[in-house]
Amino acid sequence: MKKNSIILLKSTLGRLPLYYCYLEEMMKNGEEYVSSAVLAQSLSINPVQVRKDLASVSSVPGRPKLGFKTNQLYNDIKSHLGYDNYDEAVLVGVGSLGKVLMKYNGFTNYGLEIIAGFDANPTSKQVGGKAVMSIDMIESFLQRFNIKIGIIAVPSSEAQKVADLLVSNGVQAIWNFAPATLRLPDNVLIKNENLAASLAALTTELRRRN
Amino acid sequence: MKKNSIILLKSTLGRLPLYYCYLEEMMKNGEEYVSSAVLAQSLSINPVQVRKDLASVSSVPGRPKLGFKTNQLYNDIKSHLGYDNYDEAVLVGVGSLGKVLMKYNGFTNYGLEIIAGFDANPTSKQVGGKAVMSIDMIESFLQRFNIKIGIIAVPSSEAQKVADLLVSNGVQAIWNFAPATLRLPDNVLIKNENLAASLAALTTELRRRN
DNA sequence: TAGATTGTTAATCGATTAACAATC
DNA sequence: TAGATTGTTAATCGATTAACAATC
Repeated sequence: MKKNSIILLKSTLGRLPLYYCYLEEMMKNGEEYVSSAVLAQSLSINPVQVRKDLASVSSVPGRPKLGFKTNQLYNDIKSHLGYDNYDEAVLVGVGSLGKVLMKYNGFTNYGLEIIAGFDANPTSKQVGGKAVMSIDMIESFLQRFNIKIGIIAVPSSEAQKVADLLVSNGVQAIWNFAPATLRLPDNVLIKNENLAASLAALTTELRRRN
Repeated sequence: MKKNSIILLKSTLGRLPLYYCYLEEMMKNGEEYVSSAVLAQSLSINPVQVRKDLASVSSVPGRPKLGFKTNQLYNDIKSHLGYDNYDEAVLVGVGSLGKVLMKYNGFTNYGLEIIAGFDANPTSKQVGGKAVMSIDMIESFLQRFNIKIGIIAVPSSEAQKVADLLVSNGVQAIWNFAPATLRLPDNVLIKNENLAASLAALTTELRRRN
């Protein structure tokens, strides 16, 4: 409640999802209180930094000797990250990766839902309980439901075309799994998910250590 | 050749894969030279930063008026990131996500290969041309092939058990797709791939803008 | 009360950006 | 040569860490 509208540091914003995810587990384990020290230790973050981060998001200050109420803190972070409002996304490219994403049920806790899939040649009418439609239907769908988020899981060769189609129908943020650099207007947000690069970063770090 | 052993800034190391990926495309398009300005523009990075990054990795300095030779620069980055040496990984949990990863052929350019999959109940002998074996075989396999990298794509409830199994057989780095916080010795590297959090970060940024 | 834990102010550190000289 | 581009040095900025006071 208190300082919900304060602008957070970018770095803090990047760490909040880590706390959120960890707190979720603690709640499952029935832990009523959590201290900054425990979070710091578990997530390998400097304790002072954790305290600063928590101080900037918690509506109720932490209590010396006890720490923070787990579910209180969880909800504070949730609201700061906007996970308590729902956002709807569409997915294009219902291949094997697309299907995994449509079936994935972890999005709910993050205020997200993939509401439909589109494909040039739909092989099934439904995946994960959500409709799969022909790509021909996407324009009217995006406009009718005012969709702002698109997920691209098509082959690289199709990615730019799909991106253009999404953007010209009002999509403002794109999560791209195709290993292609998309050219988009500056006002469109893009996040490239390069799985190979992601794994490679881990091995680079491993080598650096050895 | 020149300064291959110089230690790079962490921030530079984080940007190299972006350059690498973009240069790969430029090579496909037959672009012989690339300037720092083009890279900066395309990737939305400050031009001075790009020049600094490139200066710290390029074996041959960029030429005023021309820029860098695309394939020369590509190879320099490749060697700095260690993508020219192969690393082998195993994957545990050959479900729908696991299969996608085993079939994914983008790892090659990043010096990586998933050499086998393991599952408690293998439903196929082979996926993406790689053997799928029973989890019972993993201990001897890891030791025999001296595997350092493990990928976890099992349900959350199994993730810790699998992680322990990997680590106790010599694995030093884990790429974890299960939404669980794993407890591991400090010397083991872990990268959590939380797809929901990843997409949520995009929407958080989108909201911040609006 | 004593001790643990929070929260804040100041110091340090690293990364980014600006200005400019060097080069083809 | 003139102009474009690189590469470096210095200034700014932001984030992390250290020190410490406040609180239950």
